[in-house]
Amino acid sequence: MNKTRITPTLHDVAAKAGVSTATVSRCLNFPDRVTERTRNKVMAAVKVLGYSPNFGAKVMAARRTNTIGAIIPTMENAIFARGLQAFQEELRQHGFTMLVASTSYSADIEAEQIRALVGRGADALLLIGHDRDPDIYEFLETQGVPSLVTWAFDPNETRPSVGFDNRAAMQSMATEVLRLGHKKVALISAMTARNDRALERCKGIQDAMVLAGQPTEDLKIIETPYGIEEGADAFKLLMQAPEKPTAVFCGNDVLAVGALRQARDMGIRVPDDVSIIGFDDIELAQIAYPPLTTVHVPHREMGQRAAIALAAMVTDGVPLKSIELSTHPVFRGTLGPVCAK
Amino acid sequence: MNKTRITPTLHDVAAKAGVSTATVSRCLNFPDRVTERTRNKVMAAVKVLGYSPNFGAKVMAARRTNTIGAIIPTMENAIFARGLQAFQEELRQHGFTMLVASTSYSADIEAEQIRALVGRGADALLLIGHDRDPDIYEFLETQGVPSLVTWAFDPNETRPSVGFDNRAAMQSMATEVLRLGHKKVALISAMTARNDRALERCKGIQDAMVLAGQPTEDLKIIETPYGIEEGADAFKLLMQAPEKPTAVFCGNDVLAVGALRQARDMGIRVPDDVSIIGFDDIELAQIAYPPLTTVHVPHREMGQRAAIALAAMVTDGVPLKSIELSTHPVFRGTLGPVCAK
DNA sequence: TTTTAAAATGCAAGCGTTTACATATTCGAT
DNA sequence: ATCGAATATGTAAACGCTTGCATTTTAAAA
Repeated sequence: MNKTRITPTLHDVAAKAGVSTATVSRCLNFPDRVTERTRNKVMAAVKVLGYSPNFGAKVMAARRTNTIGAIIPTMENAIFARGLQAFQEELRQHGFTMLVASTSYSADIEAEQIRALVGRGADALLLIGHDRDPDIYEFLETQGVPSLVTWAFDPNETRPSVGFDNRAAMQSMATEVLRLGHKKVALISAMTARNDRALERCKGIQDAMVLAGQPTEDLKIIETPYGIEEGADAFKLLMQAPEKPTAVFCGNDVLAVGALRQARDMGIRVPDDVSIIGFDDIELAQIAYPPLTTVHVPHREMGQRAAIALAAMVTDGVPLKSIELSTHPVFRGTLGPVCAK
Repeated sequence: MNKTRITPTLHDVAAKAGVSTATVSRCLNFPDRVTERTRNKVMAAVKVLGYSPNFGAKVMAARRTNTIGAIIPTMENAIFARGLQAFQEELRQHGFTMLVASTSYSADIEAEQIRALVGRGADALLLIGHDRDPDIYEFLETQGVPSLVTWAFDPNETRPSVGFDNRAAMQSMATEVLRLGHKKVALISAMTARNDRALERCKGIQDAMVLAGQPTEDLKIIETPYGIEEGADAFKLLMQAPEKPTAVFCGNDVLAVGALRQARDMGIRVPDDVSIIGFDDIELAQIAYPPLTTVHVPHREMGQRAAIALAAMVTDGVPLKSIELSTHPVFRGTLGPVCAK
């Protein structure tokens, strides 16, 4: 019997150690269910043979992959990076591996990626935002794959999420801005189709306006895809209009930073001529000049909490519960009072 | 026979369609090896049952995971994000999924992550930089997992890489800087232990100095971990010394941007009092104020080429070949001539 | 010692695919 | 119609592991 096998299997280890495959398996997975003597023998064999378990076989037999998928709009910009990094680190502590896929902000690609990750046996999924085709949720349901939404917390949603209330967060910032006397305000928003986060942020501003007794029609909105350049272009458009705003909200820091650059290029002083407000408080915000006034989001905590919840769910069946995280406006250099020209 | 199975299997589909499992399998994997009639029947059954193949079983039977692992120092900052995004997008085109793991710049964690990814059945690995414990390469070898190094291209290395020559890239930038008359130069470097990229960049500056007839001892070096704050701190140290440099190189843009912020905080004018030079040309570089002079690296192309090479290797056994990408200095606002105080 | 419960180990049945190989079907040429 | 080659389909054996259950060993109690 000339075994020309390349990589050793459980069998080989078992044979070498003079025990059964079951024992080797237990020894590897539940070391304390095995005598020390046996364990030593087995471990020695494992070492000698250079054995390492076959993932596929393991998955199939255990019906678990210990993999959790995360589907984000993009890795390219910093917005999700920090939260994701924390998510991964925490997951790792619990013995899980993270699988990331990105959608480039396309609902279709997202659906595809979700299927792909489920197909790869992800034990659970981390999703950004609530708003997606019901079919997707149904699919997840029938496949028995639990999912957790993050980057959003909506009191009205039943589905579990670990995140923050985008609307309330933006409202509290907007309230401060309006208090400074800004009447002509604009918003450079991310695309709101299938993006509840963007939509909620927009509503938050309107909420604040209503509260301040200002007609919401005064809010001029430009929707644009994600990116620094896009933010710059939108800002240009805004400032070329006859009625220039005195404060420009941006759906996120990346857009804001683009707007800021454009202001510089156009010779518009910030915050003297116009205030610019971001959202997220990513590193960019502090580096920008002037440093960006923005809404701070606890990205790392969010990632970490999501990981803990998901791990508990998969490992011990602990049902997913929603967790609301708090945000707060941080005032830096780009926000100022309205100044009479 | 009351099948209370949650998810349908190949068997169920086969039964429903009235064919064998083999046919279903072929139908799914090689649609053209099956009659149209049969295919329709099968596809219908697949649809009705909501079948989706079991990853583990597939892996085990096919001995391939179609997964390629990428191990990077960190996701948190933008340096690797762009390249990784491109890597993933390209991989996807070829039917592969990317698995990311991050090491927090720790060699130990890297080793662990490599083992973890191999354990999960990664068909190949993407690694950053050449410099790591030979044991790791040996491990990869015995496991038969091909690996490709990126973010570096070293003419002296035999292992395949898709990247750029860090040393030459930095040298060409340094040459320009020296030409501007800078004599007192400093470098805020990333930690060079097990980081050939950092080390090579450092050497590149020294090369330029030698060529310019300047003693390399004139280069004052501070090594610091990765981060904006770290860059700021290092810069502070440098500028508090009796002999202040007139030009400060930074191992990467993140450090540079930290230095830049610190300069602003200290009231040091850039580039009038001191020039600051980055490396990578990430988005941050354009947003910084003044915009950062830095070395442009074709991150997206790098990720893309790496993906293509790896996919070809795994799919068709095309041996990995090294590819050198070119970089170039980009001059923006933070570099100026030495100015007599 | 003997008895008994608990702990350790072994046995063997899956887990859901893929893929040689065997068998059946189709179709064009005779 | 008949035959053969080509094409389509079916059969069944892996693939390497986990785990419920049966069996053996160990250790504590009597």
